[in-house]
Amino acid sequence: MSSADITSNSQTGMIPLQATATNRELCPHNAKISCASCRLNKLCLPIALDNSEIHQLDNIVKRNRPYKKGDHLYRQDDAFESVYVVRSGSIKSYILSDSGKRRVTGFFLPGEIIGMDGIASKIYANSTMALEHSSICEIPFTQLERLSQQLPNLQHHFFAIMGNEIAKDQKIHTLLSSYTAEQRTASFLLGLSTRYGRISLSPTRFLLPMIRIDIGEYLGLTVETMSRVFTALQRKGLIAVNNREIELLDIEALRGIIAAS
Amino acid sequence: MSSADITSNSQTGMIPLQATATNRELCPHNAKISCASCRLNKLCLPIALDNSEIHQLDNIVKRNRPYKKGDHLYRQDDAFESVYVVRSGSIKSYILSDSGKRRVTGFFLPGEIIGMDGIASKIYANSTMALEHSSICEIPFTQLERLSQQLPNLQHHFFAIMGNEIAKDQKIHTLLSSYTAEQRTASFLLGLSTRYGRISLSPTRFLLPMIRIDIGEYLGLTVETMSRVFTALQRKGLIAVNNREIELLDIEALRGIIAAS
DNA sequence: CAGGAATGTTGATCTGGATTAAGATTTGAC
DNA sequence: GTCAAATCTTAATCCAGATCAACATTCCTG
Repeated sequence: MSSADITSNSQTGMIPLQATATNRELCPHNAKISCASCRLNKLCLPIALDNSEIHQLDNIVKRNRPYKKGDHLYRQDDAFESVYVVRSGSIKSYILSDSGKRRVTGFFLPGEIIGMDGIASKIYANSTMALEHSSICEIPFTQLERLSQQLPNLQHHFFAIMGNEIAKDQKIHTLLSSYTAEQRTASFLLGLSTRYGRISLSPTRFLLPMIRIDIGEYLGLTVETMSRVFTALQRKGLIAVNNREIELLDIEALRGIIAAS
Repeated sequence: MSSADITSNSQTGMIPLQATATNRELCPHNAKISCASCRLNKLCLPIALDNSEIHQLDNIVKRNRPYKKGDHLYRQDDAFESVYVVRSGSIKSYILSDSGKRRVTGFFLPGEIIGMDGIASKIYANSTMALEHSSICEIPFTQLERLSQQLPNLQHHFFAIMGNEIAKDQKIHTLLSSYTAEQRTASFLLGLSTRYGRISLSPTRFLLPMIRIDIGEYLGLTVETMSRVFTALQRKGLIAVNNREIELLDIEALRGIIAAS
């Protein structure tokens, strides 16, 4: 690689992603921001609320200082206190099984809610860790329940959020129980694409916030297989990969891979 | 097999299960029963409610006539109206993917709640079918929400039920993404054991309400593999299998299989 | 209760992805 | 800027479970 294109990929000719909008730019790590003025309020809990209701929600939201990469929001078996919403950055959740195996159970992007697995048992079933510098809103659950009792819209919306999580988990169940490595990966990338699109980032060009090992642990595949699949999809011209940079070149073909046989 | 032991398994010497308490006996298909007098009211929604609250819940519960084996409660893509609680019998839920693959997403025993996957999108993501003659309570969701608004205990409990579903689905995610066929099967059997125990049936001796194909589609395995694993576990003396009859002979060893490496 | 369909079992073979191994590249700390 | 650790890639081999095939058993239905 010559010094002239030191930041671009000479094989794919990809322009470095730094030049485009990023997660960071969209959501500055500004702890002072209120729900009413948050850019995510069309995605997050406020979506169903009117102004006075948003104000009440605002009063129970704790805006802690940003988490650094590798920081934990909470750990498996901690007492359940709060659910969390990603304001900027990204989070992974993972479980350590009895046998010591580590499995990633989810990735969370801005606007997405973390910690609902602890609601029933009052103990978190997962650990959750920041994948990069991230701002998080904390919502003490007891207060959220109390407020839901007063605001039918909030209760309704929170039921919907939990229902959505259940439907999503069932889709993953299907994915893991019968899809090939390539199909799982295509599905994972298309899922990220949709989620980035929702927060007004490019749905075809994004930076993976997680390492290959994490993706593998999420999809039930080894790192080596992840690497091979990325290479294969690139060779077929469906994606361009440069390290953590991903470009989806042929979304229809990716959908076709998932639908196959 | 001689005519003398026509109903027992000459290899395992198992006494036929018909002689023990069954699902049917526990929960007669009596449509007249109220939540207050239902044997499941320590498991189901009433658990958190006082007498007057149970009465209000009772008023919104529809007790349809029993479903015959193979009947659908609802089908994938139907408009979401209600959640359902199994009173007696058993239900499976399944998804048909774009590619035509059928995957079982869950099994539901008495006291368990069905249909929460439709809450967010207002469309059921699964089809649900009775595995045997089953009685089901239907709870129109709009009315359940309205009542939850009035009864904090009910709201709290329903949040807990949904949280439990989320935690359970994540466990399955872990199971499917890294466990062997034998580990998945052991985990499945121990899970059933716990659930039968909860409804006061034997946790070590029960009748599988589903066929091998269904178990395989749930665990991401083929029928042939299911059959081989059952045979292997039987040979090791951990279980006794006679068609749909299962006896868990060594629960600790089954736990050990799951924990291994 | 007879006969066909559905379900379950067992064996032989094949294969996708794991495992093992060895480098290459990137990242982060000093 | 340098160096060690972390991450990623590629290749060779292996194996758990899929697939293919044949048959046994159980369940329905008339």
